Order: sequence, then structure tokens, then C-alpha cells
Amino acid sequence: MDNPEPTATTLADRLFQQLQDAIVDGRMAPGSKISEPELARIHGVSRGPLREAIRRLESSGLVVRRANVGARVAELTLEGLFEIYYVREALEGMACRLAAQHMSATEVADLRRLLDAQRREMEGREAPVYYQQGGDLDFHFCIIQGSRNRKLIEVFWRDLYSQVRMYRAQFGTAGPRVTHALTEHRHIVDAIADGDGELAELLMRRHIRQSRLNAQRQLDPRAAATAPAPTPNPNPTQDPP
Amino acid sequence: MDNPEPTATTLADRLFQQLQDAIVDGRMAPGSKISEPELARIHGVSRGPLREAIRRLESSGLVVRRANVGARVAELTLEGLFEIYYVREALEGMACRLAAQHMSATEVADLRRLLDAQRREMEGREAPVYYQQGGDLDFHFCIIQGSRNRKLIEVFWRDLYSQVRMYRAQFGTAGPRVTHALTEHRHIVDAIADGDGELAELLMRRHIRQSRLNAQRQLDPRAAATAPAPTPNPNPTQDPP
DNA sequence: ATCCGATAGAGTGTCGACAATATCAGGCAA
DNA sequence: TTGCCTGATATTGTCGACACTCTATCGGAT
Repeated sequence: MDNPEPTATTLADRLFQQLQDAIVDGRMAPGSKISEPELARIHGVSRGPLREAIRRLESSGLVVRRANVGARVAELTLEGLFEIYYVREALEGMACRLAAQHMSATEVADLRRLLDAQRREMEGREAPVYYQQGGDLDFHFCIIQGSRNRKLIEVFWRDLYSQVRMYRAQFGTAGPRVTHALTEHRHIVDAIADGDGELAELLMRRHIRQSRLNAQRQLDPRAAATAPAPTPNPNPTQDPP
Repeated sequence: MDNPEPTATTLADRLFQQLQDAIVDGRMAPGSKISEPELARIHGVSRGPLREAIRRLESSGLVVRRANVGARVAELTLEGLFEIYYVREALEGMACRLAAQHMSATEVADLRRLLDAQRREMEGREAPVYYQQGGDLDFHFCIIQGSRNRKLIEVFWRDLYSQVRMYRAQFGTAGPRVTHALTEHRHIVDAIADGDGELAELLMRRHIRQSRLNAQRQLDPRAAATAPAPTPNPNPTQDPP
């Protein structure tokens, strides 16, 4: 992830990256106050670039700011997590439909290779933690990229990606879902390879919806009851052989 | 649109509003360079708040910026317009599904009143220009609001709304579609009133898709051919009696 | 005549300082 | 003791100035 050229970007850009990483992986606790003079002193910069970085973090939803009061690291709520799932279901569903139309054969092949690598890595270790943290988002972002829709890519990258990573780092990820998610991913790639945008969208939406329901079951069983039992399958998280 | 309290916001906020309006309605031409010292002199402020406003405009997609080079008003392209339609189809479709679950009876009644007012205004004048410019977006934003999904509302407001207004002001809006759009709006409200989220989403997505196809036919007939003739209806923009 | 390099200019990035506002502690009155 | 008012303090908002980068023009060489 390191930038090959050391100082081709502006100072505010680097501050934004550093603060984003610090917030995402929890070094800056959610809800903690962000003092401009203190942070400027710590990073050895002036308040100008720091303010710019903070404002960009605000656009990413990682910090909340009030005029004349200051900025705080965004609080994580279950409600906010589930809201993001709904937005992702809509956005990534559409991305999948478009990817089925626009992705090249080599891109689909790359996607298949990614899934194979993840499967091998998952078979190797007992607790597939690493996979879900990075690989899953890699898969989703590849499909977003394949949609060829710059606006969609921009919205996902700026408004969703960092916050999804932050929620993952804080709340962790589900256990038995990951292996099932892999087969769902494979079916999605199959639909994309067939150029079946409608099916690809449907599968992606169901995939994200299942992820949300899984999270709701694990984190907030009360909320899961709002879904009117879409399938009578008693163990939907289990994998068929 | 005037703020009732004269100076309850910060200076950068007001600059952001002013510049946003100027860009949206075309007073600042697309592609024109934004010189920080010049704009600062014109508005009688320093470069600090101006830079903050420009950065927020960049987040809204109204301005593109390159490090050490400067900012320009975003160029409008047909491709960009159509890309936004796809994102809106996904996002507002989901918003409609959620609105069907969460909107209160009084909100639905308000929506019906809005539609009636627009119908009356449209019957009054021959060329229903005013309606489409403001009222249509009012309708869509009411539904977005009714989704009760703060993240969805935030994304729509920050990343889509201003650019949609800008494209409308520059390219204008279609003629014979507006009356058809009104009946589509009514059907959507009916589905929401019934609490039928699935139908509401389907209708909203079809509505936005039709708007996109209409725009593609009018602005870029070549692009419209990429859609595989979804219906053999020779005049789909015409209204049934 | 065309292409390349140097130089001047403008503009952006960054900094430190001042002014305005919110927060908090302390004192006073009921 | 509790509530409110007042002042002190720290933080944010804003400003002007300096340093560095990119762009464009001009001169010279091929």
C-alpha cells in the first residue's frame, strides 16, 4: 500500500491518509475529540492542511463536525452499520449489473483468480479471519471498478469504503458466513461471465442482504425480527457440500 | 431559499452555498478556471474559507481539482449525465422500497398534495417548464427523506443532488415526458401507500430508467441504441388518455 | 522554421498570528 | 443546595504573508 513516489502528493493528502488509517483501525477511538492544535503539534504541521484533511474525513463520514465547536471521530452505531448495508445493496447491485455488461474477459479471469486464491488461503487456516478483512472488500471493489461507471465508483470509494472498513475493524466479521460468501461470490462471477446483468444484480443484492441479516442476527437479534422470514431454511448460513 | 438567521453559519458555509448556486445555474461556466485570489477578491474574503468551500464543491462533484495546478468548474458530459441516472436508479429504487416501509400516513398525504399541486400547475400553463425544474426534484427528495436511511440521504444530498440540478439547468429537460412522469409518480405513491416496497422500488427504477432513455434519445440517439429495445411501443413517451 | 531549454510570472500550498465563539469554573442570589 | 450569571480559558474561524510548484513565454541551437 506504500506509495512508490515519496512526496508527489500534497501534505493535506498525506494527513488525510494517515488520519483515515488511524480512525479506521481504531487508533483514534470513535467519539474522541479531535483537537486541531494538538493534532497539528503531533504531526508537526500547521493547522491549515490539517483542517483540509479533517474536512475530507468529514466527507467520508469518518468524523462529524459542528461549526465553532470542533470535530469528533464518528460514533459507530448498529443502525449506521445496517444503513450502509442497504446503500451497498442498491449500489453494488447496480454495479454488478453494469459489470456484467462492461467487464472484459481478462477482468473476469482476474476475478476468478482472486476467488481461487482466497479459497486456497481459507482452506489453509482454521479461522479465516484475514480473508474477510481484506479479500472480501477486494472482490467487491473489483466489481465496482468493472461497472465502468465513474460516478458509482466515486460514491462507493468516498462515502462507503472507509466506513465499511471501520465497522469491520471495530465490530469484527461473522464466522460461519465467510465460507458461504465465497460460493456466493463464485455464482456472481458466473453470472457476470455470462453477461447476465439481471441475474448478477439479483445475486449480489441477495449476497449483501444475507450479510446484513447475518450481522443483524449476530449483533442485534431484535432487529433481525423485522425481516419477515424470507426463507424457511432453518440454517441459511450453512454451506451445501 | 434565503436563510432566516443572517449569520448563524460560518463564512465558508455561505461561500459554499453561493458558489454552488453560481455553478449550478451556470453563472460560472463549466470548465472555467477558478482562481483563488480572484474569487477571494470578488467575494471580499480571504483564501482560507474559500479553499474550504472549493474543497466541499469538489466533494459534491461540481469542481475538479488537481494538486498544485488549480480547480476548474466540472465539465458536463453526456456520459456523466447517464452515469448519474444509473446511480439514481439504484439509490432511489432502494429509497422507495424503504419509504414504503417507513413513511407515515401524513407523509404520504403530503406527497399526494405535492403531486396534486404540480398537476394543477401543469394544467395551467402550456409549457410545464417550472414543474420539472423544481417540483420533480422535490418529489424525489421527499421519497429519499422518507427512506429514514440517513446514509442514503447523505449520499444523495452530497453527491447527486447538486449535479442533477446542474445538468438540468444546462441541458434543459425533456418536453413530452413531464406529463407521463406525473402519472408514474402517482403510481409510485400508491405503491408506497400500500406498503408494497418491492413494487415501489420497481416502479421508481422503471421511472428513472425511462427518464434516462428519454434523455439518451433526445441528447445522444447513438447511445439509446445500446438498450435492446425493451418495448416495441413506437411512442413510449406519449401518455395514454 | 521547428524544437528545446531557461527564465519570469502567476498561482497554489503552507505557515504563524489575530479575532470571534463556545466551554467551563467560580461566585452570587433565591 | 440549586440555579443562573459572569468571567477566564481554550479552541475554532479567519486573515495576510512567504515558499514552492506549475505554466507560459522568450531566446537560442539544430
